[in-house]
Amino acid sequence: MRLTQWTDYSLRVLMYCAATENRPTPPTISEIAQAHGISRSHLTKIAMTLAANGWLETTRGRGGGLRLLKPADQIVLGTVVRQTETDFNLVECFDASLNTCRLDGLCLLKRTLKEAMAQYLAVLDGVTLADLVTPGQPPLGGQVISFSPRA
Amino acid sequence: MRLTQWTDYSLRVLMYCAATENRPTPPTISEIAQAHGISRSHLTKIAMTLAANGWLETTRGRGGGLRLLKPADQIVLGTVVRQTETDFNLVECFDASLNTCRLDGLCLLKRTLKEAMAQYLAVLDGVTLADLVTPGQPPLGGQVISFSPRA
DNA sequence: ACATAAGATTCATCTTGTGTGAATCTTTTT
DNA sequence: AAAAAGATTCACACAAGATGAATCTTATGT
Repeated sequence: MRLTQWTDYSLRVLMYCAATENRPTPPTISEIAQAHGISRSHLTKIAMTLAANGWLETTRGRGGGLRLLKPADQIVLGTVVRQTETDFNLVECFDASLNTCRLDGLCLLKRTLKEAMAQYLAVLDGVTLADLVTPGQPPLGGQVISFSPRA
Repeated sequence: MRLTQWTDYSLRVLMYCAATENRPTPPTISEIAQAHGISRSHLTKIAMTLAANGWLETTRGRGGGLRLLKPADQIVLGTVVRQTETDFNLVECFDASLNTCRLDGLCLLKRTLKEAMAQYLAVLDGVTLADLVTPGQPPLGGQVISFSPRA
């Protein structure tokens, strides 16, 4: 139960770009790779995917690098995570006997897990890149999340 | 981003036991394994772990099997999942530069992901085994979950 | 006692997602 | 040209998770 490192790196690349938006030259893959202590090759693929998904533009040659295509406050974490992360699918329901399954074929367990995941993503939908890199009011502090767990 | 099959099976074993509580003889590992189409050996380990964690009692010999140690409506999904699932930990924060990290050393990204996970588990904390196996009002329907995602 | 039905234990292996990086090619700027 | 960047291809490492065969132990029934 965890995000893949791929997703983690993806977010960090975006954060890095967001944090260096006002620099004269954009950050390069090598630079970010070095900052994070991982291989350039590896980070390249992540950057490529981000570019393919429309988050970044990449420019080759000297002075090139990575730049966000949208303002940081319009990049919502949930959207990114939904893209980078695979396998949100839950395991299939096996026995249709034992009335653990409903008529509509949607197991209650499955429904519950689905709902839980929805809540997970809802939190990420409430935070943008800008929230993460802008020192200021904490992104989660302002939100009122009410939920009443069973006593 | 998914639960392990181990967790999934664990929940289903518990559900199976809950659904057959009024039977004269308790369900056996072999029976559940067959119902789910997985190997007896494998399910045995899952049942063993559940027993070790105090959810089930196991009785050997003819007429033996698995029985819940607590009423189904006192078995909260969140508690089970927290036990069976490992690796709730998030990846470490790398660069302490780039003011993406706060003074308290708690990266905003990390905090956000932590909060998201908390909300995930909160949903599971609101559902019991009994909710899953008792045909009746849907477990999630009654709960009011208010959350205001960013516009 | 013996056979049988159950859980308990041990061992080995398979599979797959994820992570890793070397090497090389292409494009752009100086 | 040379250098700095991204782009592409290839191969492999590695650990978690999943799987199942085989065997041992314990309890029940006849």
